[in-house]
Amino acid sequence: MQFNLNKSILNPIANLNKAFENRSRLGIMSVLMVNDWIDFNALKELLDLTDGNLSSHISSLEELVYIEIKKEFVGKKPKTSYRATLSGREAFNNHLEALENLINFNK
Amino acid sequence: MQFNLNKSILNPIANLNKAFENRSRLGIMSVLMVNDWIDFNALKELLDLTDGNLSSHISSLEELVYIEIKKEFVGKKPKTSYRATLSGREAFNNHLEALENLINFNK
DNA sequence: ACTATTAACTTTGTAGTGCAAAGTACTTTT
DNA sequence: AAAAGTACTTTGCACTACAAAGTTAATAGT
Repeated sequence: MQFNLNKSILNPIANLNKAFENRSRLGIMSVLMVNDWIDFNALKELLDLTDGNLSSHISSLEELVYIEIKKEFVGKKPKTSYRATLSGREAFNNHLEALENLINFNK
Repeated sequence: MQFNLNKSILNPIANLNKAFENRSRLGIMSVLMVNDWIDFNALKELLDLTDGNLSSHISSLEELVYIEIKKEFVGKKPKTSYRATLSGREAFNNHLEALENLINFNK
């Protein structure tokens, strides 16, 4: 009985991805899951984040190769856009699945 | 359109409870939702946490009055047990609801 | 009897994370 | 040509997470 409970709660928790524990990163990935390329300012407004905050979360997701970055000039202004990589999508889907299992465990 | 997307992703994220972002605290609350009193060692084994780690997460949940603590002696050994408070249960249910909304947003 | 060892936690020290303020490298306005 | 704005990135500091070490008391070995 204790062992059963153990297995059932331990798995969904262990399958959570540390990269997505932070709410900003959760939001970034959520937005990137339903959009193709999206730029810095759009993301910033969608998620209501400060510049520095968004930038650092983006960097950490980039280091994990969960998102990719495209830098270009539109007119004379720089424009940086992001999209989820395949492995980012997979990782995020796994995380959502683990969350779903956790929610189901709780009801 | 941008505003719609904004509202739809911003709300579930904003409704996430910072206290439950950490996986250990998620686990502690999950276990406490389906048990009445549960003691330190049971919790530790269920969640596969070290003593110090569990102790500090317990303390933070206690400070928020999301869990309550009972200390007693069983035979000659101390035994500390925990259970979720009403406000802890409410807060956790709200968090789960926000997670559910986030998951639904992503599909 | 006195020194381990075990049990049940708690506290501490350190590495890591999260955030906004400040910084950079321009472009645009006045 | 100085000031203000844009699009970010870096920095500095406060907070968090973790396990190692510490605490307190019981029990076991010698």
